Amino acid sequence: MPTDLFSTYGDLLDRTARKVKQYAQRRFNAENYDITVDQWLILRNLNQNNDLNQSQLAEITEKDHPTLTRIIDLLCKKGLTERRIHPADRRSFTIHLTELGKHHVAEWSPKMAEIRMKAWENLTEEDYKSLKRILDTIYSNLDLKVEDELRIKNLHPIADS
Amino acid sequence: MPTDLFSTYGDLLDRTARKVKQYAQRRFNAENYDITVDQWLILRNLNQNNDLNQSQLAEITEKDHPTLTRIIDLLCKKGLTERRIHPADRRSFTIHLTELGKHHVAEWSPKMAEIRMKAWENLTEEDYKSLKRILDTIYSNLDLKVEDELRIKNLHPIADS
DNA sequence: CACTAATAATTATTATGCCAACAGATTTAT
DNA sequence: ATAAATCTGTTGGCATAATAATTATTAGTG
Repeated sequence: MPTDLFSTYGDLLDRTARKVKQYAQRRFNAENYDITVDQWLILRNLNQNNDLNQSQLAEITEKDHPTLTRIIDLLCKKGLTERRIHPADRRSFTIHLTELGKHHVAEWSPKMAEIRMKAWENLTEEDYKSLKRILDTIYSNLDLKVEDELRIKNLHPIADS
Repeated sequence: MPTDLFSTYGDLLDRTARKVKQYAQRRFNAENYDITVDQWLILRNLNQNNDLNQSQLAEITEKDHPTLTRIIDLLCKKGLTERRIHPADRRSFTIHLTELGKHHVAEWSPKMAEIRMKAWENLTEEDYKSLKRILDTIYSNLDLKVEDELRIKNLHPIADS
C-alpha cells in the first residue's frame, strides 16, 4: 500500500470535525442558545439516561473524566443539570437534568436536528453507512488494549532518565 | 430523509478525530519525540514550503492565526523553526525550519508514516477515496460564505439587548 | 481489624481552537 | 497628503482535551 496516499487523512478528519463543530456552534449562537456543542452532547445523553454517575456518562460520551467534570460544572452553573449524592457510595454522584434542563432539551431539539441535516446535503444513506463503517474501523484499529499500551511503553523505556 | 439516522455523525467524527490524534500522540511520546501532532503538521508543511509567512501557513494548514502564532512560538522555543523579517513588508515574518528542524523531520518521517498506516488496517484505497469524498462534501456544505454568515445573524438580531 | 488496592471525582498543567480586540504597517481613497 | 480601510501578527478570555497527581471513599486481603 502506498503510504503517501494516506498522508492527510488525519488532517482531513481533524479539519472536518472542527468544521462541523464550528458550524453547529455558530448556529447555536445565532439562535441565542446559551450552550456549547459538547455541553449539548451531554444534555442529549442525559435526556435518554437520567441516572448515571460521571464515570458511566464519561464512557458513553467518550469524554475524559476531567473534561466531563468541567462540562457538568458548567451545566450545573446554568441550572440545566444537578448532581445528586449516590445513596450507597459517597464517592460518586448521579447526574440529572433539572426541569429547566428538560425544558431546553425539548425546546432546542428540532433546531438541532435541522442543523445536523445541513451537513448531509448531496450525500446519501449509502454514504452515511460507508462513513460509519470506515470511521468505526479506524477507531477499532487505534483503540489500544491495556496490553498494547504497556507493549509500546516497554519497547521504549524512558530514554532521558 | 430520516433525521434520526444521522443523529450521531457529528459525535462519530469528533471521537474518531480525537482517537487518531490521541493514538499518534502516544506513539510520539513512546518514541520520546518532543513534539505534538499539530506541531508536526506545521513542520511537515514547512519542509515542503520553506518560505511562507504566517498567514499563508495558516491557510495551508487550516489553523487560525492565533493558534498558528502560538504553535510557531513553541516550535521556535524548541529551536526547530525561526522567524525571519520579511524584507519588503515589516508587518510579516517568513517561517523557516532550522538545521535542527530539518534534521528531526528527516529522522521522524519514517515512524510517522508507519503510525499513519496503522489506522488504515482492514481498509482499502477505495475506502480512502470514499472517506475523502464524503468529508470534503460535508466540509463544503458547512463552509459558509460571508453572505451566509450575515444572513444567519440578521435572521436573529440580538435578543438580549 | 489494619493495610493495601482500587475507584470516583477533582485539580493542575500544557496545548489547541475560536472569538474579540488590539497595535503597527501598509494600501486606498479622497 | 492625509484620513480611512485593510492586512499581519499578537494577546486575552473561555472551552475542550490529555495526562498526571491528589483527595475521599470503598473493597479486598491477611
